[in-house]
Amino acid sequence: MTNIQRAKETEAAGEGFLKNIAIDAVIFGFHENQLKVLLIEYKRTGLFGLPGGFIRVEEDLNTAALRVASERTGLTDIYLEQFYVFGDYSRYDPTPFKTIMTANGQSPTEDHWLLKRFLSVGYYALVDFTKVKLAPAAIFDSCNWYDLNEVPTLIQDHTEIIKKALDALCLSLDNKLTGFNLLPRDFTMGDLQTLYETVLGRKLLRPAFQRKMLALGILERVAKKWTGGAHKAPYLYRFVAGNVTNGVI
Amino acid sequence: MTNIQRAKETEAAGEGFLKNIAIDAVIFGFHENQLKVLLIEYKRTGLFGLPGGFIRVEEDLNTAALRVASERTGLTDIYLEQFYVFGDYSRYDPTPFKTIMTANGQSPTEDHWLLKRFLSVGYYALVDFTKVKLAPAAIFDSCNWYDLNEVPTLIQDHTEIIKKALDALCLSLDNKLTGFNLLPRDFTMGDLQTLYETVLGRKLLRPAFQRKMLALGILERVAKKWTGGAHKAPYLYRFVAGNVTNGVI
DNA sequence: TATTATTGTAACATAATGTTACAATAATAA
DNA sequence: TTATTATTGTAACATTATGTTACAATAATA
Repeated sequence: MTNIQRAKETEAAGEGFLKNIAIDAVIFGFHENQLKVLLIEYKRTGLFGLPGGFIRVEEDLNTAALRVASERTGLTDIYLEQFYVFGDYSRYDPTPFKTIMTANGQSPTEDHWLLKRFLSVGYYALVDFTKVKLAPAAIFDSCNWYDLNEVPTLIQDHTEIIKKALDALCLSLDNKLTGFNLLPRDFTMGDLQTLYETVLGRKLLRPAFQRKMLALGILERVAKKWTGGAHKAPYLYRFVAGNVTNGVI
Repeated sequence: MTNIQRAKETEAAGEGFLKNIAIDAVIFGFHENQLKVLLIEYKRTGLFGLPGGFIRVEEDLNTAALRVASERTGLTDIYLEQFYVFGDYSRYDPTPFKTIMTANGQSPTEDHWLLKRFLSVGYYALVDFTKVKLAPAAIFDSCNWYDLNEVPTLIQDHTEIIKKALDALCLSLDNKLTGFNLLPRDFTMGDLQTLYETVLGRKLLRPAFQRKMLALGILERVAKKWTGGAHKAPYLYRFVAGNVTNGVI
């Protein structure tokens, strides 16, 4: 038995992970003026859910969250934020995992570690959609982007988790400067405004928005201009962290 | 063996609780214009820490937090807010618990459940100081109010936990109306302002503060007046939840 | 009845935000 | 080349919010 095999067998028994505690990651992306979320489809079950994982016995919680988000997006540098721990007993529902396991030829005993009760630490991630390389379909599942308005029915309380993540993101947009993490390095003021409007779910007035963003003093106007349609070309901007301390203004 | 004895023995083995996950409660009070925090003193050790506890296997996380805060304050209706999960591996430090247990005549084995690694869900509680009836000193520990400026050295990362709770409370004061939970039912505008100033750590201008608070439309002016010193008597106000949805303005 | 300290709020100043308007383009069409 | 079109950048004003000063209105005491 190789070390790798032994490691896998250990993990199959749930050893090597903290008990009763899991991570769920709401990975947001922004593409074609739409807010996207990364979802897992469990093969041969018709079940969908959030990417999740467990914490290794000697691993930092935040590191574990980064690992979970990293595995699916291929990114190593990810803006991640804890937003809530879901710990109601009523959310404990082992049936989806049972379904997923049996659909894959396993017949877990009632006391299988995956069927125990887990609290879940909710993280949301903001990633540059254009940089993400989705993990290829695996044996048990595959992952894909879904428009936030077209999220299928999800296992357990994952729909509620996404809702709460979005609430937290809205607050964060108002208070911090997190929005930029959803955009590529260079973007127009229009891009930024559409992002804000999409996340917040309401229209903003263009002159006020531009004035406010520029007043923050964190946008560098890139000399180059865009080349597009039959109209004045917008400037490109870039986020510069200069005068900001720890994200909070 | 009675059921109670059996229950206690079960808990002594850590059965009946979720593994690897604990709760720490930062219970804030406000008295004589000072922000107080409730701390536990572990007898015969000189150690201090936050009130904490574990989650029963069929208990809601929030219920467990309420239970922890309830046990120490005697209150049943407590404003509680989750603010962060502390999950760094580096915070894992079983020595304080070992000290506490040996000081009380126990000699725990290395793999005693209390000496395992725990993530900790941080909650802060806002309570009406005048209503709290501190739990009487028990065999292992006693609890007391401490001025936030005179917090002793605490076990593990509890000092950092308090700091982060305070940060969260400051944000919450700005965005929500949580401050009232620290005051008795009736209070003067001066009381309210001092509370805000103490928590935020900076002076506020009286006319602007009063105007803003009244504009919120959530303060009912109680007809009665105060009777105090050689000057105009202030009005008493009372918080009315009327036009507020879920605390967020 | 005068004195004192503090309250409640008016009144103004300043800053932030909401709104309208328009000149400045960058592509296309004439 | 020049007009047309759509969109951008921002000025200019309106409105609201906040910061600041000032002062009349007390409630106890002298």
